Amino acid sequence: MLAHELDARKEQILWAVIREYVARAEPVPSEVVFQKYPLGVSPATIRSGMHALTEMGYLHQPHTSAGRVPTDRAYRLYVDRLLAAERGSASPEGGWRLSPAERDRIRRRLVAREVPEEALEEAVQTLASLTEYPSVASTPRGSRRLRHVHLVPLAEDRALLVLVAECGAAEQRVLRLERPASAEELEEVSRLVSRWLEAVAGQVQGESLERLAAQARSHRELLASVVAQLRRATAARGSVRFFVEGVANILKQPEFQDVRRARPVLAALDRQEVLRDVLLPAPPEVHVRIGRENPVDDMRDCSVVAAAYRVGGRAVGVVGVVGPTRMPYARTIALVRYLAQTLSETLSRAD
Amino acid sequence: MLAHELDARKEQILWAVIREYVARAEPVPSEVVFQKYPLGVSPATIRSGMHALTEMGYLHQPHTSAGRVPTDRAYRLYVDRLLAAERGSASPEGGWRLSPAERDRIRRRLVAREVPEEALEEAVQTLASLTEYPSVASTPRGSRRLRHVHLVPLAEDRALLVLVAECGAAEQRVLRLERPASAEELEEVSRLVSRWLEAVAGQVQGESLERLAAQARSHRELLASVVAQLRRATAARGSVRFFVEGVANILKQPEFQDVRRARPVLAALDRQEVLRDVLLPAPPEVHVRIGRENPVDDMRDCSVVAAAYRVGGRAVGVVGVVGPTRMPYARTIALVRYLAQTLSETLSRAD
DNA sequence: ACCTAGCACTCCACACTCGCGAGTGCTAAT
DNA sequence: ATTAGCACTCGCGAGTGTGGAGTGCTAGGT
Repeated sequence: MLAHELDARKEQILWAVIREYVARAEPVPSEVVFQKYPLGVSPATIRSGMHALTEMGYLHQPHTSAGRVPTDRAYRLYVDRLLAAERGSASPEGGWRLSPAERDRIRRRLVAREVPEEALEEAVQTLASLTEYPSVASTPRGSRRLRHVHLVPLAEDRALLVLVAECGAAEQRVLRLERPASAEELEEVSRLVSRWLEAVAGQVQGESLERLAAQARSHRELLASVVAQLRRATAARGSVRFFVEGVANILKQPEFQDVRRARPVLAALDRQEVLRDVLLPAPPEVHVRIGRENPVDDMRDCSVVAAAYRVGGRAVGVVGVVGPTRMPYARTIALVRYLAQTLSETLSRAD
Repeated sequence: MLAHELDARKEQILWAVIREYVARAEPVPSEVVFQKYPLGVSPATIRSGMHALTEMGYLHQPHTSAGRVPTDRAYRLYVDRLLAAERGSASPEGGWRLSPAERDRIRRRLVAREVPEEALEEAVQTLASLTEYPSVASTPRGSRRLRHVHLVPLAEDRALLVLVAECGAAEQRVLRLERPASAEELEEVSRLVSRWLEAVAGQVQGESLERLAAQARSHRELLASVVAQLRRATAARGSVRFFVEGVANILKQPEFQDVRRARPVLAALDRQEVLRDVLLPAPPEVHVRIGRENPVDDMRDCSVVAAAYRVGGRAVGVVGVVGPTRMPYARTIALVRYLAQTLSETLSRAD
């Protein structure tokens, strides 16, 4: 049942069936493999191999007189080989590279985006248009570090607290003031907090926050509510959001022509908490979840290809695509990986 | 062909067919109208009325032995009556009110949201869950007025320009510095710009910008790039974005069980520029676009119900839903209108 | 021992027919 | 003007038959 039980020929047949099925989206008969892939054996022999592969759980036969369809397990093996190949072994695809034109296109679309939200938006759009799959990116997970804090007067009893995180993402919180504060007062508190922020090198944490709150003399209440909001913001920054683009793309896929199949997937893509389960936590390298490997049952007919992006070397978020399990993995992996890498560069440059 | 050509009975029949069809999603036969709606006449008479309505273009008959389906024109008449009814005339539905429980639910979900983005996000989520249709909201169109500007040092050659608009929405732009600027310098320019902002009452416009740029003494280049970014930001703020939620809901509707019908709609909802055409410009009151009334052909099987929301009395954005033309208009209109109103209050309160 | 040609077998996909039921439109009676 | 009655049309689902696709097996060849 294990991978090494496959002899060379069975592997060849399996790769052929996978490639054909990815292209045709219909069960692959032995005859087609025979004609398109020079295995040097007759259809009958191919059939016997396919039979064996079926018994081993790598292929599925919808009905007696139908060709074969790869199973999740087949794709898993294939992807494992693909990834191993990049580290030296022989690859089922002989290695897959993006064309310079495509690399260039990706770079160009991302290069000018320095505000993280814009870069992410652009990234998912690019990915969606290149892969023709729904694409997703998570907002950078809080580098809890803050770069800057500023208070802006809003109304008599309200002020806006603008927070700028290390990665450049800005966030706003509204502060209710127990008693009206003058613009000067807000300005002064801003300076106070900024100085403290420098002192603690942006680390907003329990103890240092205490010290900030204690440090108050004249502006006790104001500082207290700033501290409270900082605390809340730091906690909330754990809660990532997701950018999603191109969900309608999934309806182009033949396997999702039936609305009953498509709807669970689209509904899942609408729900932030599901995206969280599906995309996070992601190992830093590109990773692939095939069919039932997904932790969410509604995604059992989908594969997710995702990769972490980094800011200043730290993996802070994820970009990826959601497509049918029948997917050109080599290309998709290359695209997602390159996009994640480019995005990392873009975001890190803003630092 | 005009509305007043419909005598009282034909109207009754038409309202009956519409109500039934909204509920059943299947062609409505005369027998059903007879049994459920006490018109005081026999099925045969109802049939003759339906026949007339069909010739007038208010009903459609899919095939000879089928019941009737309302046309866009029928819905249009119905909605016009509905809206007129609120100004006093007799209504086809006898007026439609949200239950206090629902009003309360809407209020509760919006009341605590003071940052515009959060409020809008919450608004579309609420609308999507109450209507079970895809829901959309536009970001507030630039009140071009700015409340606050601040420069934050990012790196040697970069600074972050944080803009806070009157409505409380914050925006960031990255500034490339031709030569490194100290934190103090940035601080000073921030003050300079803030003072100018107060002087012009937040109006970022051509001539006053010139004056700001001219006013530069020591920080000529820095101010120049700030002005450039302000100009760009002011222009860009004309470009609204849209929050979209619940797109998968459309697949619950029987008329969108066929992917070929559903896909154009979902694709349209994915495209910001299409949303712009469909939702903007919106008259300040709630408005309804039925089927082919939509300016986008992909939406010909949909109706859009939208209403403007206001900040400080000015209509600055739009919330609405996209559903099938077969829609409980009275309820949907009431929901959208109430939500827009509540949203307006929430956003205005932050002022 | 492995491969392959040939063939019987299975099962789907498609087309076709048929009859039923639904719902209408017409007509003649009130 | 309304209505009961009825003939008519049409869609739909069930049932049937056929062609073809693709397999699995087997016997013979290397």
